[in-house]
Amino acid sequence: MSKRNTTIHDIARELNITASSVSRALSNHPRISEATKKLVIKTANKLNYKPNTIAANLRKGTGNTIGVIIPVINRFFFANIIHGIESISNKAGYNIIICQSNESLKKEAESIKTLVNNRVCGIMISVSAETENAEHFEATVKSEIPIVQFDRIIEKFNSSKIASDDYKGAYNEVVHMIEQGYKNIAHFAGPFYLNMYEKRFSGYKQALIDNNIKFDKKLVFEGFISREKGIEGMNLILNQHKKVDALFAASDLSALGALSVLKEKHISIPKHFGVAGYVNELFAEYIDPSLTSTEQFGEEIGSMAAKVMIEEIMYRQKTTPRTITITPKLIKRASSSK
Amino acid sequence: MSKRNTTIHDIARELNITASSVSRALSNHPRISEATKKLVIKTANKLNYKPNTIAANLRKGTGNTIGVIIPVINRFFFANIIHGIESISNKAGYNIIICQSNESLKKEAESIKTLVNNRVCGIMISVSAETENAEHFEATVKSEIPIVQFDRIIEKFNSSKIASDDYKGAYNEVVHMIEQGYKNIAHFAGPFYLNMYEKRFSGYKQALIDNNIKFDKKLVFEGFISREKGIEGMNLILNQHKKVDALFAASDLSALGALSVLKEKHISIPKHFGVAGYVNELFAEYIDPSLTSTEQFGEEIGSMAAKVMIEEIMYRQKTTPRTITITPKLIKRASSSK
DNA sequence: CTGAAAGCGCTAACAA
DNA sequence: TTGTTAGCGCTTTCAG
Repeated sequence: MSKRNTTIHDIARELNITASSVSRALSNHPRISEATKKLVIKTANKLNYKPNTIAANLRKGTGNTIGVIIPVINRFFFANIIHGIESISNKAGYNIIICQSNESLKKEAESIKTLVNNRVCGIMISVSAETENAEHFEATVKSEIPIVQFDRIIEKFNSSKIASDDYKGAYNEVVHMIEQGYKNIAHFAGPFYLNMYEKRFSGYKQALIDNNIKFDKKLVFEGFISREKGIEGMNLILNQHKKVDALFAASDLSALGALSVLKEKHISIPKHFGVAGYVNELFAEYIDPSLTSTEQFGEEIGSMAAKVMIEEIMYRQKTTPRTITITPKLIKRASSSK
Repeated sequence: MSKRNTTIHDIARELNITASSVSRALSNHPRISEATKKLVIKTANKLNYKPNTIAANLRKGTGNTIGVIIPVINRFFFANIIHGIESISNKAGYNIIICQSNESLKKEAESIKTLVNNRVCGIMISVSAETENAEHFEATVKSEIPIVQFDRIIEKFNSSKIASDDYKGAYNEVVHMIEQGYKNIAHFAGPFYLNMYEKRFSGYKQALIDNNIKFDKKLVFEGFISREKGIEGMNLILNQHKKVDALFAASDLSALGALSVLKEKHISIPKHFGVAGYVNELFAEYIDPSLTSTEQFGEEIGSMAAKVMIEEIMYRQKTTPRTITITPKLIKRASSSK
């Protein structure tokens, strides 16, 4: 077995023609005779020729791979986004390189650097929880590599942005609960340094205000997104805020924790206490009672972001950053439907 | 803004030295003076130089990216595997390109081709449901690109293989049920053309035999892995096989369907009927009753596969294909624990 | 329609 | 320690 892949020159030599002719034949150039084209293709197969895409790209000054940076891949929401990104990119002829930041700013910055050095033709990013500004994006700006942000976004950085409308999603969910007759709705919020939790909170608050329900700061529990925190929070509510008759949790997991407490204490759901989560994790549909939640359409966020990315790659100069919000959908289930 | 990235030559020109000196300075070559090294690095920063990794790789005849092909990314098990692969690869300095076959042999073959053309230094693959042989792997063989198979494997193809031990996992789960006192255990199997379902079935069968329980072919339902099929199958069992007192499902989803039927008919679980699934989906822990299942350690499969891949890349000639099985773990929960 | 020649950005002998 | 030269595999002017 030869150590070396067969090249265009090998084919040329075999046929006593030049590399340029072979190149033309292989890339369906108009200025080439059918005869030699046939011949070239035949011997290419014979010699088991595999075009070297990256050499071609180097020469052409183009590329066919998109870099994607996400906090972590094995969370259902992100996996869905990647699925959307890959599907669209693949259809358009792009490969995707995936990097995980693991919620570390340092790793995120390193990933940007290696992607730039590998001359990806665009970078799609959902920033880590540690990331507060976009200084480390500068490398791409100077290299003129277009960036698209999705889901977790640095607002101040000027780029296209694709995200779920957390404000509206939360707003609708809380309105739904009010319509079901709940009067005192508590909120398990995420950490407010993550934009999306701030927005879900705002939606919650505004829904109350718009329906003449007094907003009570004491009923907002920041940083309650894990199952354990949900249990803790629900106990707090039952002990210290007896009037509360419903919960809007910014995460399905904390809603799940709350549900378990309510069931344990034999408080009937949804009759005496309503619960709703957010994100629509797989289990929301399967637990008992099934959990009202909000579907964010991760796959659609991914495919939309990829479409924008590809456009920016193709028409870089003429393109101006866009902000697209994907409207989430309220999924009404047993936990909140009287 | 310049259309062109700054290169080694730009730095050289600026400093009135040659490109090779710059190259040496940048790559910490021993034969270069500290003075010029400092100077080079300084002006590199000044000119905002970004090394072109792929040009370097082309020249060196090496690469730093690994191709990964999976059926689909937004399934928890696969997402976990990818997570493991990315973590290990990244640590070792490799990027990963991800392709989804979407269970299509055609797309799988195309992906292999583009990965080969992009001169990845190795390919990791979990084959599509349509894939029955490894003819389309040939391209890589001839190009001497090492392959590692994981999870869904073509046995006949000679390569390293990393997978979960489905036989043992199923065996242990069924033994557990027998120990709990169940005597007539039915089995919802997956389609047998997928190797892993065949193995889970074998494990089930052998566990019965080893415990002097007569194996009854009629209690095996092939292709029952969806939730709907689980409901259908459970109804069949209750109507036609009254003696059956337990179910080993090869998928958590069909187990879930079965559970819902049992609950609806007020058959007490686990007292009068035991249920166990497989895969340990996220919801298994959260539903009521919680579902006994088997954890496959996707992340570990991924990281192990990546380690093997990287070794094969580094010591290609001297390496001989390995087969590694990751031992799954029985997770006993309420649905089967009397 | 085909060939000759140059070069994408980098590295690595070989010389000096 | 630095420079010269060649070339990784490909495309693309410019001639012919």
